[in-house]
Amino acid sequence: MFSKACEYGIRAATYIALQSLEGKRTSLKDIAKETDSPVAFTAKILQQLSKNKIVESVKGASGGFEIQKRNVQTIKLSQIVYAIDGDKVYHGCGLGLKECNGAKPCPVHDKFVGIRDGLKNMLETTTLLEMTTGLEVGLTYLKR
Amino acid sequence: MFSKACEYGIRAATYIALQSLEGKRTSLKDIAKETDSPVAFTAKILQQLSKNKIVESVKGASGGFEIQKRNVQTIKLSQIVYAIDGDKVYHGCGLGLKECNGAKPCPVHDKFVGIRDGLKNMLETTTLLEMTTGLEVGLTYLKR
DNA sequence: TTTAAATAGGACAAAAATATCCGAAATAAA
DNA sequence: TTTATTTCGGATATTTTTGTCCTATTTAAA
Ligand code: FES
Ligand code: FES
Repeated sequence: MFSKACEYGIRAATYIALQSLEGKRTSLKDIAKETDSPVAFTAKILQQLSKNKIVESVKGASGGFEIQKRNVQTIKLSQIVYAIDGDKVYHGCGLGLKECNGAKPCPVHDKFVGIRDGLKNMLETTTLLEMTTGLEVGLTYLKR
Repeated sequence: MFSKACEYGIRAATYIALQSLEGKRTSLKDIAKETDSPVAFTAKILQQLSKNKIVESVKGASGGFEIQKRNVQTIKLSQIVYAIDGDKVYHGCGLGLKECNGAKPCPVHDKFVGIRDGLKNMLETTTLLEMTTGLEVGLTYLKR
């Protein structure tokens, strides 16, 4: 569904959001550990998220990553997915035709568009805040 | 969503089904051309589909691929996807946790399962016959 | 001012996915 | 029987994705 990079990105951003809500800035090392992700690869992904203004990075001792509380409420999963995987999730053809086009559809177009739009809608309506709500109380997990 | 191999596989199987309904056996070369797929790679995928009894192959001059008409009606897309991509589409976690588990869910589990099940249901209920119905009359396409 | 801790970013490495090539085997037709 | 056509299957090549390593830079604290 999503690339590994994107999965790590969502998990990392969610963990950063969780910490930020508690007023804590968190380090790459910590993020990788708590999301069970490869450290150096996660670093690359965080650079991308930082460039896309999804997370803020602070260099130097006691530096790390954080997300402004007001942004935790407004950032949607769709922004993270778009920053890492681009728009193929939203516009790609289910059978891999060069372009999805209702005027010249593939045989699964009608059924596929419904599913794709459901996914798109889910990503566009789910905020980072919502992602964190179950985590604090142990209802949901970022690693297994 | 699906791997390239799987996309090619579905397109190829659909084209073979279409030809088989007209009583025609079709060759690799023809399949690759009509589905706009790389010839040699498509050959590999057809071998997989052949081993999984989804298509039948006939060696030698005037050989090629075909699907019994009664099977065109019964084969579901899910069988093709499973033969090529395995079951990750059906059981994988949206955030890449090692296992999707409702008892210890990731933050998107509840929403994701709905989408995943919708996709699963679509694949399990769509037959090859259904895939071909629009093709003959130019309502749907396998290449662009 | 020095040191330690942290991110940034370029270069490199490994693994997986995608794709090609070629000889072997089968088969129908010449 | 020979030839042409076609799939089969192993080896190989290319590209993309995933992942690592190292140095530079920034910053806070000693
Ligand atoms: S054309 Fe294939 S999904 Fe729209
Ligand atoms: S645990 Fe992540 S989708 Fe089920």
